[in-house]
Amino acid sequence: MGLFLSSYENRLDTKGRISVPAAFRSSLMNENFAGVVLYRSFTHNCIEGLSMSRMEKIANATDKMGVFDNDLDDLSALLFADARPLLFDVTGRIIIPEELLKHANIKDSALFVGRGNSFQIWNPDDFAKAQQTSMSNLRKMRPNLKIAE
Amino acid sequence: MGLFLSSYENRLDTKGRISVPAAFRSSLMNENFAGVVLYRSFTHNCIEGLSMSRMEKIANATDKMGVFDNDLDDLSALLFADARPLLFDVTGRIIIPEELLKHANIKDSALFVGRGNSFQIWNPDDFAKAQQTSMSNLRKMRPNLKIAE
DNA sequence: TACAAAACCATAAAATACCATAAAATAACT
DNA sequence: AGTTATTTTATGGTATTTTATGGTTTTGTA
Repeated sequence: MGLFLSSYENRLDTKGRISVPAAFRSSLMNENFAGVVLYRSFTHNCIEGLSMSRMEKIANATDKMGVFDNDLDDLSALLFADARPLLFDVTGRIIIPEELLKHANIKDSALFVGRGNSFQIWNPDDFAKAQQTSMSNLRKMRPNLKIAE
Repeated sequence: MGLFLSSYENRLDTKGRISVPAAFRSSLMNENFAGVVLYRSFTHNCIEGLSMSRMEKIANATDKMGVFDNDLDDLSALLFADARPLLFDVTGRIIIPEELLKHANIKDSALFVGRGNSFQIWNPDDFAKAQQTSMSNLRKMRPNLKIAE
């Protein structure tokens, strides 16, 4: 599965359509579903994005744990109810639902931000601010980030 | 098997008919059975919904666990006794039986809520409340809960 | 015949497919 | 390397299809 790397800013047209960056599309394409799954981030004012196949993995994982795990039950209640499957049109565009745009404060332009196995969609200005905050937090905390095996 | 994602609010007409969202229908359709299986949720005031093929999988699973697992036996007894198979009409509508509507407190409008491999049908107002509860549960109990991996 | 259930028909709104073009990126060729 | 040709990508506008919903007719049946 290809990674989501780098950032791309694209514009919304009058009908709300926006091109998903070509570099991301190739990681999202799938024999069953040519599109993307979006949901409102639980922690930031942005939109989370991932592939359908990753969503299926999550569904099957929750299936196994299932009825006996209340936390998981709450989480999947939120996640699956909010997750929107969005198909690409022929040129690779999607229409981001109104609610998600509102949550991320996106109007005429959006920033697709790579996050490895997933990505986020931000209001470009908001992202710049959030980046600054993260950076200064990191400096303060003298991080000793480890890369897991 | 397609996942049930996102939420769709539809209205009941004067004859009690309601459209199953098209996005859900495609996951429910099956060469043997063009419809859905509904039963009253054991844990919430809502209706549980799934495909016939998933119902068959549950039947096979209980078969294997079988005779020595009393809890499972009770559970599946309830499930199969309560489950109602409902065929779509030509436009994809069903009529939800009175008892199920009553259990979910549904009157003129119902919310179809994706749950991954299954879905639920809620009174829209009740669902909003339940969502808030889930969210505050999660924030309190598991601030670090991970979605995947 | 009366009644309920199912099949059938109609339509406005929403979603999606289709077509076209300019800008950007990549490849090909001096 | 620099210039030109080709492809890909982002973006814009229009046409077609699908969907949700309402109503009417037919069928089965009590």
